[in-house]
Amino acid sequence: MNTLKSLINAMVSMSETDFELLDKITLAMQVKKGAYLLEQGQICRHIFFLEKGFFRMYYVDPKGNQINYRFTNEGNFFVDFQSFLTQKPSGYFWQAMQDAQVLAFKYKDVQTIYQQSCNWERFGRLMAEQVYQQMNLRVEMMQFLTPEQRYVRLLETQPELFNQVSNFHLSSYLGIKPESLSRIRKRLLKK
Amino acid sequence: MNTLKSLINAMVSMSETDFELLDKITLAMQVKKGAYLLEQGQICRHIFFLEKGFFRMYYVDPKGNQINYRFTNEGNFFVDFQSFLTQKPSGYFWQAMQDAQVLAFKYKDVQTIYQQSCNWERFGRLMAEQVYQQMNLRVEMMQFLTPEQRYVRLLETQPELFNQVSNFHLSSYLGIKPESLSRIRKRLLKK
DNA sequence: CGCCAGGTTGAAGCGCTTCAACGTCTGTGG
DNA sequence: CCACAGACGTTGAAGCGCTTCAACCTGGCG
Repeated sequence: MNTLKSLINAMVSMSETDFELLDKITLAMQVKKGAYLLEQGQICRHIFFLEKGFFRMYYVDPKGNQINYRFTNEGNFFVDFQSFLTQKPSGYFWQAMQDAQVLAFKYKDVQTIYQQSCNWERFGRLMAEQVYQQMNLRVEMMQFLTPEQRYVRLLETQPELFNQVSNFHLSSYLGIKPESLSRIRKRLLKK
Repeated sequence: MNTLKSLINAMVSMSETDFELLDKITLAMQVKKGAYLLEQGQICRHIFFLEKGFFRMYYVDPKGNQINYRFTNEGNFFVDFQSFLTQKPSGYFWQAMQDAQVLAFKYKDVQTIYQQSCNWERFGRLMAEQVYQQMNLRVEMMQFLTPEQRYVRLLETQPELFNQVSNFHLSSYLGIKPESLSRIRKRLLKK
């Protein structure tokens, strides 16, 4: 059984038939470094699962700065959930930072298997609950902590990110400028 | 049919039996102004639906300041979803700002009706997707906007909040100090 | 080699915070 | 009915931290 299926099975115990439904709608694809699976203005028509590689989701602000909103590493789903759920245009880009291997699931197909099996409906609920919790942590981080505290928190909670992403890209994720991150790091070294 | 049921029915078309399941687990309660339905350190054991009144969810920071995290007005569910889903202690208070009328649903009962009916499972998924979208907007507001822009955005998107909450309470929701909100308002008046 | 993205540093500026004072309004108890 | 407390709002002055703009350096890559 592959990574995705064992991951799913750990959340909801699926039948053979359930997995057959999944197989029918699974699209495998290779993505080159730098390529996009979603661009600003497009509707997010798929949920993706990252088998291999690394992606970032970013937004371009009115001044033209790229602001990173989320990163995804192997073994995770990624999607502009907002755009996917509403089927309205996205404000974001999803870009491969390395050559990648991805599974894709069409919006319509996903809605269909939700209807076809209670187990998939349940899985959908659990996934939505899980991403909710991630967003919740994110809001708490942004509302309650100073930039310096956010950096420290990120170091504690997602140290692996620091191997995969440059400080330059991390800074906008933390809501600060690259220069400020550099100075924060310098300040913390002295402590 | 009452407010809650018509609200649910608009999202998922429910059978008589489905609503009977709901009736069995519905607990009605009156809450006095100032009273708490959840306190820091407690596990959030219920999802609540607000029939009448107004609630705030807040956190107490290390300096002892109350920081508002969310508000709820009539016709909405409220819960510390994080604590509810994990059944771990909450970091928040849910306090009635007015005398209130509330429906409560126990964690275990909710899990049970998810199992008993696909329609409830589906409703749970749609609810989780909906609160996800709210949190998403919240993160975007906190990460992309300056305090002043956040205030303007709130005015545009949730003007009703300004009738229900004092500027004092709004300020911490926006991630700033009351004095700063006062000065931001003054600055905007001149424009 | 030369380019470019990323990282660091300096100087100046701006915006939010901090602390303190004072005014207003509302509800409560003497 | 008035006095007072408590919550909220505003203003001033000083301070701090992040931003801005600019310069320069490094390392990776075509």
